[in-house]
Amino acid sequence: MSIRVRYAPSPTGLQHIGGVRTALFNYFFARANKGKFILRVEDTDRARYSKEALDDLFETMHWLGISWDEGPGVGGDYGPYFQSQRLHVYREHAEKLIQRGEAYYCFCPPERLKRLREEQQKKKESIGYDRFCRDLPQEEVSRKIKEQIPHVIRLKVPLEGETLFYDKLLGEIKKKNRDLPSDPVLLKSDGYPTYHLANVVDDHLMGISHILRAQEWLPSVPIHIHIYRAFGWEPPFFCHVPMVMGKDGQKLSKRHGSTSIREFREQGYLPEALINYISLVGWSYDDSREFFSKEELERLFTLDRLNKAPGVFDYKKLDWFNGQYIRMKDDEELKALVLPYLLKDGLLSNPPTERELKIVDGMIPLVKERLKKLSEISGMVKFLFVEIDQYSKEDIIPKKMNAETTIRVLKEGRKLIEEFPKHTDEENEELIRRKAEEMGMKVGSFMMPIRVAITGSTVSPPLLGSIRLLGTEKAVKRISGVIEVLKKAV
RNA sequence: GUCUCCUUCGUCUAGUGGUUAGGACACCGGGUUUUCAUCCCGGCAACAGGGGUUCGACUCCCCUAGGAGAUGCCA
Repeated sequence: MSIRVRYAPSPTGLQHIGGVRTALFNYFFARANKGKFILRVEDTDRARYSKEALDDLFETMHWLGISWDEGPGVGGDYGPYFQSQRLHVYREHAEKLIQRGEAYYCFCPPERLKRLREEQQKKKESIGYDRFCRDLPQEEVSRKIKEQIPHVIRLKVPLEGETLFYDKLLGEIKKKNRDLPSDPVLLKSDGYPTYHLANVVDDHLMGISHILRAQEWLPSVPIHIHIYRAFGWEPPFFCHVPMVMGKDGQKLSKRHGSTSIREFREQGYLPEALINYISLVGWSYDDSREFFSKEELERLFTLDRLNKAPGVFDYKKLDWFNGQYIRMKDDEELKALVLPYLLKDGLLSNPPTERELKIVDGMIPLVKERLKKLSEISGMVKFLFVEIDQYSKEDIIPKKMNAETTIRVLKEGRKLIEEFPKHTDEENEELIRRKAEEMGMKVGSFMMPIRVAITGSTVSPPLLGSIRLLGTEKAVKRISGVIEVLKKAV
């Protein structure tokens, strides 16, 4: 049997972790089984529709490198792949269900439904449609339609019996029909289908073999089963993957932190890190391996390695993965990745000058193993491009050192730095070591005031390399500046 | 409230009747180092509880508890 799966997002918000993981699982499942991966846009909610969300969908998929075999842009034999372009299909199918006695017209206005719900709430009854229009006389229905009274089409859900279906991950799931949402809407009054109708009709017409999606959809499966049955269709295989949660165990949402792929991208996460990490929430390969390229996942992904339990999204582990992937980049690649951030933060001219690019070349090896996210770059190397606007006195004078000795250290350091160009880095380091020893200090303590003078911070990339990139002249000037400040303070 | 699903270290997970319950992140120590980071070494830490089944249960069954999701003319 040929495998056809789909990712069917609704363009109502930015692509987020949960959705993309579903997309990834579908994509990997298709690739690993030589099947087809289809992208279908479920744009049937015209109130929440957003063009930005649609653009974001394509951008995100492109950035992650997930391509689809059928769908927007690439076409396919089962199009169109935007549900908004298939309205006639849904209407025809909805009407067919009415003819078969499996669905009915409902003329209840939204106000009535609202009132109904409020009453049910007050009386603590279970909430749901009271099937008011389910058995309207045929003449009344025809009359109301002729009068063009707004209406929807509802599914006639059996009142008795139970619905059973099989989930590849969860096994057999049973539900009493009386516990089902009562007679859900299939076709809205604006002529658009609801998710229930559209998804069933399209999955069938598009030959979808497996529905792979998050467990939040589980409760609506019995409804779908009834729709398939009403049409006389065979349902596809279901596989409901566990959801992605926030630290508090609730469904991951904005209040947990960044959730949209766009945000992660802007913060400087690498697509390979994101893909690798997301894939491991709810899925594993074995007891130890955890580094996977997208290409490897396209080969190795299997449904039977899915976990049933929901997984908490761990931002820290993502950071760790990202750091690992940054370190795997060669200098040229990392340079290209980091340049946009330097530009955006105004550290470079646009376009960058020859001199600036040389500094960037030189600093890449200095920052590579310090970066967790690309966006951290500017804070790390700012001192190479702009003057330091303010020194904190506590930083300049190390603990257990007074202003006088600090000035002495800075003067000795300045002397050595003036001679830097004459020696190699190794020789310079040796000279510094000797000088520190001579003054009875540890190398680290000796270098600290100099580090602060040069970089403006006690935390910085390696000093000698930094000084080389900054240039002796500027370095000496900064040290002299700090010495003056200290003298005044004494 | 009702229905459905879920339950191994703080987190992601391995484990499919017999293991000192393994790995990774985080955390805590230690080492390397020029600060930070990287890197290396070590440590902490789990089978939700109760009943069965069995010679033997993390593994199978039942119950309880806890968590989550769904209960829309949103998907």
